[in-house]
Amino acid sequence: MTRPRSRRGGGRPTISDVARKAGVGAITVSRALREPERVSEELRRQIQAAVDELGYVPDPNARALASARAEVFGVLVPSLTNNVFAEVVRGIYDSLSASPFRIQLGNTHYSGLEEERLLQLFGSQRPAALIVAGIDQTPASRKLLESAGCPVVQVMETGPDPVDMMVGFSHLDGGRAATEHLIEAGYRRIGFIGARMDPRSQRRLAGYRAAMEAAGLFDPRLVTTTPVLSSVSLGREMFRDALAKVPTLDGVFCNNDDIALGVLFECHRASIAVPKTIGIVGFNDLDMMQVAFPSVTSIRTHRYEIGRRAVAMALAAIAGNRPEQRIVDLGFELKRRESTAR
Amino acid sequence: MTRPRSRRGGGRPTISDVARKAGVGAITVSRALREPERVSEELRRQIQAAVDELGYVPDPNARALASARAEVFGVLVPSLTNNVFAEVVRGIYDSLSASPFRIQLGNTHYSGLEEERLLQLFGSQRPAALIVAGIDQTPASRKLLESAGCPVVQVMETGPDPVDMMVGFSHLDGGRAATEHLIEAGYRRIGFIGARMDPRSQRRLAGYRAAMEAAGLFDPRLVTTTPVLSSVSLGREMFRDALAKVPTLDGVFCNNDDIALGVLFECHRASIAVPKTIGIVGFNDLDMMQVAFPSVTSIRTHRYEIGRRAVAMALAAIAGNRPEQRIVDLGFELKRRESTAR
DNA sequence: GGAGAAGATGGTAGCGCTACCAAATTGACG
DNA sequence: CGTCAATTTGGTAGCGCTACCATCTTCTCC
Repeated sequence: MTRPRSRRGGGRPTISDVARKAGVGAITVSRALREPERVSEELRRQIQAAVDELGYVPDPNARALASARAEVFGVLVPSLTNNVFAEVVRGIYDSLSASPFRIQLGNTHYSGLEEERLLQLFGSQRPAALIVAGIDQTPASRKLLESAGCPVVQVMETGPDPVDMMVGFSHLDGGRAATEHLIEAGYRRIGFIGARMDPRSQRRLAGYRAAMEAAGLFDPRLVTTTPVLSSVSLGREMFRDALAKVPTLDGVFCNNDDIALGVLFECHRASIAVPKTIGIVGFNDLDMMQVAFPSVTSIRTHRYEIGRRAVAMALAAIAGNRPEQRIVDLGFELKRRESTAR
Repeated sequence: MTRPRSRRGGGRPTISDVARKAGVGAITVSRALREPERVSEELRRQIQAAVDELGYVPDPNARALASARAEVFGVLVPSLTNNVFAEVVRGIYDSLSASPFRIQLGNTHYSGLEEERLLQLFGSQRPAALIVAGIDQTPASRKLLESAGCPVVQVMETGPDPVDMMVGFSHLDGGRAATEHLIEAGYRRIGFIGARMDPRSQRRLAGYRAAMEAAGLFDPRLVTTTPVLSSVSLGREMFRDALAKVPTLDGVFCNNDDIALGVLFECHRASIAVPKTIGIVGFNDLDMMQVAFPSVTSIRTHRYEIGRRAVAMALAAIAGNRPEQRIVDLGFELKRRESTAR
């Protein structure tokens, strides 16, 4: 003689409460909520009324258990505070907020091992889709992605060999464009300053190097890098190092805008004329770059749009019409500003 | 004659697979995983071996359904890209990454209605705890929080009447401290520039006003605000407006560091001497403020620590020993820098 | 008008896990 | 040595939902 377990859920209405109130079967309520077109107009209305009256909200856990699919997008980024990824996440979030899908965020801290751990963890939830930053997954991570059994979108980069789909742009081309711009502007001893040399930064550096070599200007002493996390203050310090190493430096292509800003401030402090004595180019084009004095040339990237696009592609794939274009290159724009206008 | 539903989960091992392999009951496996101290040393080892061999990962959905409690922290912030909240989220994330709890992030976009909607949605998951930014919830939101049946931590502010627990600091005191510092430094026509006037900014403004009135310096024309989202470029524009309105302006307390940076850049551009002609104080003390030229005085707030503390309090409450101090004031620090050193 | 297709609805049996109780084992103690 | 409590283990019955049929109505078409 087992009495029912007195509503563990704390008395929240369930699908059967709704069904009883609407005078239909539970399964019909379920359908009315998920595939309204398969339920008659009339029942749909009755059910909706019952839902509203009871304040019914489906339990996503029960749903996930029964359907073996959680309404969750797993999102893996290397940093939560880096504005660049925050913008991507915002794009993902905004595109998903009108859908039933939730976001499961993972911060890899730029670590391949942590990425593996998180993918393993996310897999246990059977997410509806996975969005991961970058294309340099470890072999184990790649295997996990391939066997996830859901759409996978790699974002922020493009490359020849997507796990599934890809939205991003070429960091190598971005680095090259930035460097070529400096060369065209007449700078010659152009340094590269890069912090936190993740794969994307490596490719920007490769682009820099390609441009410099093509112009016969490359000199390894011009390159200053560190694995330390990027920050404005680090930019300042690295610029001082770079200048100490190569006093004839007349331009810098920075890994990102934080570094560029640090360089700019140090120039002010040391009374180095920008763009006359030193030209500066950043990467990502944060809002403040066009406001800075002098305004700073940068490579505008479309982070928010990348997030939106990734979601759109994943949703299409979930709906069964996988986009034929599996690799989307959203490109970048060189924003010419005062910092290189000499 | 119903054949079993051929493993919807795609062949992932379940708790009974582990139980069979370890030669114990399923419930013992469950216990060994959740309350190891209640299972004998020997069985624990056997079970662990079976788990490792099969690569078993518990299904969080089934777990949540059976226990009527999801291992999820609901986190509500008004913005994902504002570095301030990103830091709080990072603190929360880092403190939770070693625990079984996941994070369910919600972006309210500074909207009370959206907050209500998200709380409603989060409630359907029966989260283990809720962390929400601010103390100005709508009555409906407050009711939802009170009836959530889990620990609730309001963060970023302090106030007299927590729903449950609270970690933050006084924005009013921060605003007052910033303004008093400007007054002590000899500035008199001190403006307030504030974008996105959310409740926290309102309180900073109230602190500014209190300090100005106490010194007999308050003048409503000194206050420039807008509901528009804050940005560096907006800071620049607002400063120009403020200066046009009050040409004798000799100092500004900015809503936040983005605005302060915009003011600083505009001063450079317009050749206004900082700190000689204009003194500038920001709020939050982002890394770049100490690197800027001149470095910018700001109110250092402890965002990361707030996130960590909120999680610590929630975890303690979940474990049954609710902290006796329900309101934690982490305070702030006035960082005096060149922008007010005249 | 009847056969068959198409559409609408419902019943049953789980999804993988844990709450609740029961049972078995051990130890303590008068 | 028997009683009682504490400790360890397991069985049963769901949690709230949906997949998979089965059933019942229409509707179509020859």
